[in-house]
Amino acid sequence: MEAKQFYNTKARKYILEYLSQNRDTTVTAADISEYLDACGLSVNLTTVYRYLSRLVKERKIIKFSSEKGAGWVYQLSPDEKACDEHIHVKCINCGKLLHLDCGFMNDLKAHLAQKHGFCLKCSGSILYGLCDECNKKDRAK
Amino acid sequence: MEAKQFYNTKARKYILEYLSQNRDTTVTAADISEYLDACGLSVNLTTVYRYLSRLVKERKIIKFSSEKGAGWVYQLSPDEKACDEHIHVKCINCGKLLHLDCGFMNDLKAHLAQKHGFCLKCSGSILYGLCDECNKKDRAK
DNA sequence: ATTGGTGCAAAGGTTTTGCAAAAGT
DNA sequence: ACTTTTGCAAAACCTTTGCACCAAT
Repeated sequence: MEAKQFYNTKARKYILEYLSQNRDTTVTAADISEYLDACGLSVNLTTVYRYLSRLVKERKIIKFSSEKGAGWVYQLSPDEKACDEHIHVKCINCGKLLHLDCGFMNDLKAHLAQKHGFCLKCSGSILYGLCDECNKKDRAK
Repeated sequence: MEAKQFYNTKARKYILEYLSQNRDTTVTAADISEYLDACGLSVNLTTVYRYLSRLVKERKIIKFSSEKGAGWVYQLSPDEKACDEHIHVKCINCGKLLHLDCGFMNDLKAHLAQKHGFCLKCSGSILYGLCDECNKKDRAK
């Protein structure tokens, strides 16, 4: 059995392009669709969803449940690291998503394990807050 | 202007009852509806949703976006503490939800602020993992 | 009697699925 | 040619809203 073939289409090129341009944010299927429209491509939403689920299976992108309660948001995986080894912190103002990929992750895991008997699985875990920039803007007001 | 009146109805009594019985888990509107059915009450889903949003406004319960991507989950607030002062950690196996209400929260906040310029807002923040019990069960297999 | 609560039906929004047609290789 | 992608339409979900009727106080 062989690896599946993979055809290059404009729709996919542009979807990936959009995800790349927004690698520090999560985006919705609708966002992508809007971008495609703006590019003059007419691509059905179904196609967007289908490609997204494929990218999820290939672990090229991560899928989070949207804080809006309805539906999903997506983001390109950072190339180097598996996203299930760190948690994510998202700015509720600008949408920026930090991959909390630092030494503190170990402290957090250790604390949860030792004090709460809890074994952290990072994938899908999101904390919310305000990023540096948005904080400053807020204060400036 | 006076506080709104509040009528006691069976539906509400049982909804609160179910939330109390499951104060260590998040539940969906459908879960509640099922419980009401099992109790022999016939209550419309709309009623459940309406009462839930009221409870949210009154801050009696917290509303999280479901990790399933579609819809919301709810949980009774722990009486003493505001849920926006700590984060939540949820077991992906049994659904148990821990309110991470301990000293470590300060470390976490401090780290995010100092190293990442990020100001944590706890409400809605959930981490996922396996709780103690489910961990043991897993290992027993 | 008055105010608040409920059921029903419909609408809103997002995601998924089946099938036949279209496009990439 | 062969296989993958796509569009369309429909369905599946979950949640919200409007309105008329019912129930609690």
